[in-house]
Amino acid sequence: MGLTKTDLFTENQNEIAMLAKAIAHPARVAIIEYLLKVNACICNDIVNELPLAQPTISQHLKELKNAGIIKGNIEGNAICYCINEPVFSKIQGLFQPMQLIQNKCC
Amino acid sequence: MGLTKTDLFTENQNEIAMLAKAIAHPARVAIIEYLLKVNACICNDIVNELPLAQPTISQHLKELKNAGIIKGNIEGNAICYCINEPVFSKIQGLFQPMQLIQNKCC
DNA sequence: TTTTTATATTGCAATATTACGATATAGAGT
DNA sequence: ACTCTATATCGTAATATTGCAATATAAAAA
Repeated sequence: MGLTKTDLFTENQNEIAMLAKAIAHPARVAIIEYLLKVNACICNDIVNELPLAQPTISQHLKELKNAGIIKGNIEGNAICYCINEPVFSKIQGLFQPMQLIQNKCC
Repeated sequence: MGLTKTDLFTENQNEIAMLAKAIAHPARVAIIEYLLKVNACICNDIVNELPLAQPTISQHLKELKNAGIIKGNIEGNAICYCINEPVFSKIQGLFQPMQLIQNKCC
């Protein structure tokens, strides 16, 4: 198979999984960290920043964009990527509602 | 290929990606939520709780255990799974250090 | 000791992800 | 128009993930 049965889970569970998946690669973590650090929209400095080929980075950027974590604006012949604040905030608070009261064993 | 080049990234970036990957499936999100809800170690109630076959759930539990998010204690012929508090807390705070000061564009 | 219950492992098919060379596209500069 | 720069897409190979039937294991119950 290899096909996740999304219809068997709640919308919330699928959303958490989807956002986590977008972050589940060190290159994408690096891209997010870089965009946060430079605090501005960065075009293809990312290609020079990361030790991966340009098509690979373009692919990772696409996945982050699909997840809504970043957004990109066309700026001349370059593209200006930056963090999409609302979604990033949502990620930061993703596990806050989950509270472990107390473990009865282990 | 299909092989993530972990050696090209920092230990921290790889750890974030690894933890995110463990959460990047709705069934595993559901397992975590269930373990938090019942607030106790639950054995194979999870198999009855989730609409997936027993081997599939066993596999997901293994991945969560490998990531350190849950732990399991043998209790008779059953196994008692529960949230591994320190790692779960780490996940909750994973993105807190990342701060978006201000977007200069977009 | 046989059976039942709980869980793990194996093996396999379907699908997804990762990475990148080659190539396409499109605006900017000349 | 031509070239350069920035980015996306295509195609493809290698590998990983998902899901489950079949089977193994091991303690509990009968």
